[in-house]
Amino acid sequence: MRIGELAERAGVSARALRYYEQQGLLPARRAANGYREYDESDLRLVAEIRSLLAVGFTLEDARPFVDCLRAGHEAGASCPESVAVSRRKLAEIDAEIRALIRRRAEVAAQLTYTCPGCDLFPAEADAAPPRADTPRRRAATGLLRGGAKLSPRDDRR
Amino acid sequence: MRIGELAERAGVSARALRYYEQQGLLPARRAANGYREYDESDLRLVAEIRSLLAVGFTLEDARPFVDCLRAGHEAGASCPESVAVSRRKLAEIDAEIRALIRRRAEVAAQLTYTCPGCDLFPAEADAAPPRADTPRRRAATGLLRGGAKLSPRDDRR
DNA sequence: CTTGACCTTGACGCCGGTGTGAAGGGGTAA
DNA sequence: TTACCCCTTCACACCGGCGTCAAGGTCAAG
Repeated sequence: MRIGELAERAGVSARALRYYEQQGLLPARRAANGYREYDESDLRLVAEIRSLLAVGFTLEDARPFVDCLRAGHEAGASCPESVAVSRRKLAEIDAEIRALIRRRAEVAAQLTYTCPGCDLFPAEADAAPPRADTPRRRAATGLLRGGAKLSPRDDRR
Repeated sequence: MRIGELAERAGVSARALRYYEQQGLLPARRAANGYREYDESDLRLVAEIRSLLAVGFTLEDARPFVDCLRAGHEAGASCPESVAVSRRKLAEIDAEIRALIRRRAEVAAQLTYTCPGCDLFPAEADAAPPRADTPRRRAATGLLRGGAKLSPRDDRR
């Protein structure tokens, strides 16, 4: 199939596909007239890329997964390089979450300090019921237990 | 004082100060030779900007705080516009945290699925002691209680 | 006078993942 | 042939907060 069809079936723009090729993630065969030619396996590759992008991976992060698939593995994540990237991303995400939690606390503190009467939680009624230790909350709570260590380095600055 | 001194005292680059001025956040008087002239109150403004940037505010977000200070208020956060921005940022931060938690779960799930024996928490030993309900963890737990509602809209895409 | 530290404005670079447009060739149906 | 859609490559635009040159003006010390 040509780029337009792949783009539509994969739900991405043709521009994006050309960009993936330019980054070496999605090499395309060429027809005699210069048109790119793709097959079903390419659709799979694009799906892999998109799902990784959706969880915050960069294209560079996605590279080992794509290579893994092209090497014949069933899952893009089943190669050691992919696992390494996943672990690194996990640590990055943890660091981001901890940074955001700190920031949230700072903003909230400043808000309550300079505006003591302010209703800090205008959406309280819409939020989840106040029952404690719901699975979702457990997930958030447990988050800080593992993953990246609580290093003293700060982000942004 | 001139821009170099303010930059050093505030711990920012002169380039940053010119940028703030260009954005209308830090108007400067001019000496006869065209040099920018600042005083102590400007140092305060820069400090306000930096502390807001440090918690994830944009310069646009910082504007009402700076205006508030220039209007003579003691705290940049004590004006209604500032409070509105703070609340909005709080909601944004909550949304980002929830998105990151979802992503973390997805990455972790995919990792355990394709690599069941993988040690998911290589840094467990370095992390905080496993004693439950430490203040820090409490803060993280309480995070999802208030703030932005659990709206169905997703980020990214 | 020269040197050198400081100042000015203007403008391009960066990062990532595209969107968008230009300018043109290919292939097919009416 | 015309019309029309799909394809090609090239290249600028975007977002935010600056970094970093370029080319030059200002001012005090030696």
